[in-house]
Amino acid sequence: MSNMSDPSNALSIASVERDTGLSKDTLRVWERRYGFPQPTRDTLGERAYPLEQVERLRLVKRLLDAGHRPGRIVSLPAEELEKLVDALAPTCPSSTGMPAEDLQPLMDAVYAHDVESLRRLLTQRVAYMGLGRFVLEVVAPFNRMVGDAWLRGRMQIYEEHAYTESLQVVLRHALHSLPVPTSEESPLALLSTFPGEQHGIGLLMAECLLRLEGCRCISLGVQTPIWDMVMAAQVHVVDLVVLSFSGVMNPNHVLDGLQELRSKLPSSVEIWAGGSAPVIQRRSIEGVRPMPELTMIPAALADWRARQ
Amino acid sequence: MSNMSDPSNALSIASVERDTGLSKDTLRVWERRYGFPQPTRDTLGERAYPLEQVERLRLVKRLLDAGHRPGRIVSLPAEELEKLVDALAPTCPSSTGMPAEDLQPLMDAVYAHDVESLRRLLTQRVAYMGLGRFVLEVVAPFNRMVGDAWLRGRMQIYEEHAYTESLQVVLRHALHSLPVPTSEESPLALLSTFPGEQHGIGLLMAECLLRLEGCRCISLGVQTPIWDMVMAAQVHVVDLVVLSFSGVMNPNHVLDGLQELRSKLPSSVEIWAGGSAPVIQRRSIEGVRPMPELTMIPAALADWRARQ
DNA sequence: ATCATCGATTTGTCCCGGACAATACGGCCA
DNA sequence: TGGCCGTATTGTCCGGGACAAATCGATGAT
Repeated sequence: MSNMSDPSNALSIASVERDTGLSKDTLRVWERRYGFPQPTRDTLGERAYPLEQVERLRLVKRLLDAGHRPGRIVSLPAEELEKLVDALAPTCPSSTGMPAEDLQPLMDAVYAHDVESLRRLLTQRVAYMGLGRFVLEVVAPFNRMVGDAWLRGRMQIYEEHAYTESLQVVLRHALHSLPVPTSEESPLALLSTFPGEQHGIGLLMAECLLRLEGCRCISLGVQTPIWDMVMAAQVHVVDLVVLSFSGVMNPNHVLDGLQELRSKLPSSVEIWAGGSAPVIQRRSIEGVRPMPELTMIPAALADWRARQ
Repeated sequence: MSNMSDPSNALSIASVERDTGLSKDTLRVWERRYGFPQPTRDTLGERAYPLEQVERLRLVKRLLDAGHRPGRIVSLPAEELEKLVDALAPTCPSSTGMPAEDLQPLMDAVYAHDVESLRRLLTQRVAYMGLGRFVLEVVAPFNRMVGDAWLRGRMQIYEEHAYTESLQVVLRHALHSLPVPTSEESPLALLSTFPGEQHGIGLLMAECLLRLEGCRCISLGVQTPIWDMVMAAQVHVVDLVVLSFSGVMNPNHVLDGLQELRSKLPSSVEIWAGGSAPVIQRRSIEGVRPMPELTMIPAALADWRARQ
């Protein structure tokens, strides 16, 4: 049993797993192979991780997510890790989207923890530029900025969560006030993410754009088992299955899942795979339409209609 | 590596851990001690759990949560488990709540996969009875019905997801149209769930009730690391931290997490722990207010105000 | 008959080292 | 420069041993 979050200042291996997302197995094997982390032991002989090491583990995790390799960085001292995080390249040129200075007020509100201002700013922009342009030109680039800031440790997880929640409120409200699409000539889409993928904002953005184009949408929220997607697609007789992937998903799981889904779905049902996960673009899967940019959705829909 | 959601119909030990909430260690030790589960092995020699066994594991988990002991039930055949579940005292007197026949139309809509009807029915009821009574007398008992139907295999995951999504739309819209509370004499609450807990509906229900009572709420959505909750509570200077737990969370993790959170939060900040997880009631934690029923929220708020 | 006590049993988690497939790297060749 | 292949890297799984904490249940006292 030996639970324990030692109030003093050392965490059990289970707590560290919870806080860092690194599995117990990984923590032990890193210790064996790279000599870090090197937790002290409690009276019971069980690992007790000092807070300092847990924070260093968080840095390592960030660099890992950014593409670094464990063997090169796990044994590095904290200072070196900081440098590497600073030296991280900006994620992408962010082709479309407003210049950074236009998004600065939003970023300021996030940093100021002013949830109400943030929500008001977002709502204003929706009203001003319309939902479609808002999603493409504000939300998409701002999400990249937020992700980047988090990666570099300039933004805390709770700040990102607060932003995500505010955005969700605004998007859902906008979605709710959209007229119910007619089913004429437009496809019926099923939206969800794979198990393990808990990021639902991309899905919501896609739903906005699809609905704006007159497409009927059935969203199952996040983390639907593949077999359930197949059943849902059958009973609702959908034309598309739209999936969203963030960078945190294991690329293998994505590939395997897409192939499995493709093989179990009738070929009349299209699969659109979008999101910021690089796998989508790197590997192409037979019968799965990659959608690396949200801007492609209107064109893809027009294409679908043309083919009917 | 050997990822895998085996296309045939067997799950890896990691998938079962995710789906049932039973740790890998526990699954292996049960197999060794009780002879169940008894997964087949893939070509690699790794455990592959048939769907049937996973469902049986879910029944066991439910009975465990209800107070049964592993040694007595793990090796029992599925039929016996069903009987025990049937014999289970109704989860709670469910004091308030509509008689089942009033909820039947909702259940019918779920089974008919008629998302639009479902949403319309929910919206109607909100308008008819008000948000507060709707949450307490419709949503709470209906969630229990849905959870029960899912547990017994009478409802598919995708059906539950579709219902959850519809409910979320309705609740968020109702929340959005509520007046912004004044900060006079009412606490500021921070809402979230622990890492691993992905069920956000309970949180949304709590937010509805709190907002109705004039309480200002900052929701971080689901799965906020404990340390981030502490930071968020500090920068927002909140009075309460409100947490929601569903039955899938590991009881020990819940306990550890609550103790850790309590030790890191100033004692002036209260912690309210609610949800359907039985741990909340069974074990009381120093400085954490158990909230097994949503109905307790108004009284708890009145109590808070009285103490100020 | 009810309650407290205390040993015996149950139970979840941790430990360890080994193993292995999938992947990414890095050097080689064209 | 670009493609190919052997090699090193890496996360997850296995199995069995161990142990503290929780729980049970029998005994004895009120």
